[in-house]
Amino acid sequence: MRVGRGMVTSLVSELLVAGELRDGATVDAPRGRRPKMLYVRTHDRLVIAIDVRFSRTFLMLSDFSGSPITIESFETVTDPAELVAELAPRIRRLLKQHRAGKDCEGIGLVVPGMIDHTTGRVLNAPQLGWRDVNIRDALMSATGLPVHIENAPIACALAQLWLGQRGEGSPGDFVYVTVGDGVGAAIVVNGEVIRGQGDTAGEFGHVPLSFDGPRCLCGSTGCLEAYTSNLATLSRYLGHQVSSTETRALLHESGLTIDDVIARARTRDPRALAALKETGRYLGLGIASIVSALNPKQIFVGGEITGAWDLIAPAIRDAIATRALTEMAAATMVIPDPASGHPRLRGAVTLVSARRFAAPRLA
Amino acid sequence: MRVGRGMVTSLVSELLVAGELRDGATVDAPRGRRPKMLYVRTHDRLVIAIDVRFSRTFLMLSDFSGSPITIESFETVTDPAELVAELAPRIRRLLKQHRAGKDCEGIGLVVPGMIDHTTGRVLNAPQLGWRDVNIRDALMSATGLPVHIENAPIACALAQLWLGQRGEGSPGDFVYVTVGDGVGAAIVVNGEVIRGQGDTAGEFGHVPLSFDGPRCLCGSTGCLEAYTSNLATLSRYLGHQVSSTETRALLHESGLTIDDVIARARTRDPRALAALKETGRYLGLGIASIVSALNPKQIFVGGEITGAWDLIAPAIRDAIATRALTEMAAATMVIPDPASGHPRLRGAVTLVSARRFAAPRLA
DNA sequence: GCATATTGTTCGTTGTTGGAGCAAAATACG
DNA sequence: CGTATTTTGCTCCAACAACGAACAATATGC
Repeated sequence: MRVGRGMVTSLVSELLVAGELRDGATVDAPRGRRPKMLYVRTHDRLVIAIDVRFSRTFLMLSDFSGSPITIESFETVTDPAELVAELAPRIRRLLKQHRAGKDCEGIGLVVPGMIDHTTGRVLNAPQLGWRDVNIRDALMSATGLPVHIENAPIACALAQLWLGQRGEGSPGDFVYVTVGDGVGAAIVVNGEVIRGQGDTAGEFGHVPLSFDGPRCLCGSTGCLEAYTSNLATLSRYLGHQVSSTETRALLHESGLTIDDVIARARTRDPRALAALKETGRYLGLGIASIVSALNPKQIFVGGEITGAWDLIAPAIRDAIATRALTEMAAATMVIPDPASGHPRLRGAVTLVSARRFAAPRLA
Repeated sequence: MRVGRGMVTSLVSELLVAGELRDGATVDAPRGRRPKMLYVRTHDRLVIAIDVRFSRTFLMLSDFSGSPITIESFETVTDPAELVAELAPRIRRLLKQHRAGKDCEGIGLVVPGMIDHTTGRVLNAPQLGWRDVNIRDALMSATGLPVHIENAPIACALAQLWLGQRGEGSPGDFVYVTVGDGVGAAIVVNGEVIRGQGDTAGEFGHVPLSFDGPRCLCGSTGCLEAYTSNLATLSRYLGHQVSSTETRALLHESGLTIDDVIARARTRDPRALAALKETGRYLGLGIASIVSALNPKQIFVGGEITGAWDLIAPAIRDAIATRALTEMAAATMVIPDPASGHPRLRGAVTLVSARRFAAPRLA
């Protein structure tokens, strides 16, 4: 970290006094004095993580390190005021049950849409039908806790940045693509999230694969999202014309989920497999666009679709290979981030926890 | 600059001793002691700027500020060794004619293709048919001068960054799109060019507008470049199927240029006007993708097409508006950078001059 | 001529950091 | 079993950079 050992001493003691670090046990060493471990104080600092999605809303009580304590979910209420009314008592109950002297440091709220980073307002969340909605302040006054709001891809990217595996190369030059009911991305360069002038950077989901293609929820046509969202895959499986707007309500009522399609593909349902592979191909084309535009070191993909990674990875790689401009670009690492690790909820935790460690401009 | 006046004194005197700054005349002030102007030493420091393009290669002798002394051009020789053999004597002659005690600080070489920033090799330049060509070292040993090589969009972006107008808001959050025989882009965030893991970031020219569209020089299909390059506009005007590969040689021999098409559009040639407007529409769609992906503060467009800006601007704005996700995104400033200012040659100068001022990691 | 205003420089003070030196705590080896 | 060696963790001091007060220079206004 470009500081000498002497400097480390004073910095660490400062953090120990501030309570951010804790002394740990001494550890064996092959020779010499045994080193004393240091730990970030995590176990007695609670965080509430909330992930609002198209169909369901997930609620996690977690410690500072992102380790879950409890997870629960309920059907999403799209009206912002009603959603807050549903969330607030659940949060109070969770904290009452698990507090035990521990302190809750805040709420991380993840939303499928663009967020004005300075005011916390939701600019546009097509899946929820929100435009210029200030749910952050509503939840803040309803719970009395600080609330940090972010869109899903950025939250997942922050989770990778702060809680992802360490050590392998430069951490901080990647794109995180979320494939869910919508498709979004977060761009990280030099360890910093690129937000753009109006906080709408990373919307690769609405870059066209084909400008005269199928209509998208955003109102435009041929968006990557219209080809690769879970809704698109589902309607493709059902043999409908690929059009998110029309089949949306139908799917919601039928109760068929992307996980069902993946399960059926694994039991050799040829239509399910074909639908997934086609999604893989389009996703690969979208990723190829990201590679051409930004040439990141690695690309993470999050969402239920990662459960079918072995089935769709060849289609993705093929599509990237057809459009890559150099061999190095074609070899860009594409890494699935399994849904079992709850990346969006971990991202929500990061919104609260990383803010304590990051330089102000990164928070 | 976050330093007190005292500090400025010592920094300035350091630069005066180093010869980077010169004292200027005192200037009138409404009250108080008259301030003494400082100038960057530019007039007696020469730079050779070279712009290699598909059809012609341009050569400019300039001072450190990018002001041209002489400009000449010759037909591009695509063989790298022959090109160096053509360039070296021209450079020697220019320096002999205009030296007069002045010092040449180096050569800036702009190439239409991707550059490995560490080795200076040309990774891939489809227009010239180059793959993994090291023209930098060849020109260095042929002239004995330091040579700095860069692809056209990045060079133009650096020219905007270092020589563009100052004062209006944060300088350093924009995308520069070059529309020439090819289409490329450079991304600048926080005053820094994003190069990507393999130095191929910014290749928006090869992001598809329609993945099953016309074939592109890069080998893929439906690239933005295949719709909006000068070659594409020309073949559209000639009524050919839009396919850069086929019409390329034909156009080269016919001698018809994009400037001719613009001139004809101004004399009310309806086919010329229609071809340009269609290019404008596709360019708008491409810019909309950049806005969705990166949401920059402003987008510069360089190339001959800027000569028809009044004719195509409405088509561009319309296309952006149809795909923008927020009003702020739709209102993104799109600014033409007129070819009369020789942005590519100014960019080549910047490759040499900015290196003397920038922090090492930015150079 | 004096008050005021503004630029440009000097210099003392302050706060940060690198590194030498040292104590602590372990192993290796004769 | 004692001494040398190695490694961690801490203290302290010198070097350095930067802030800002004070001052000199040079103008205008009354």
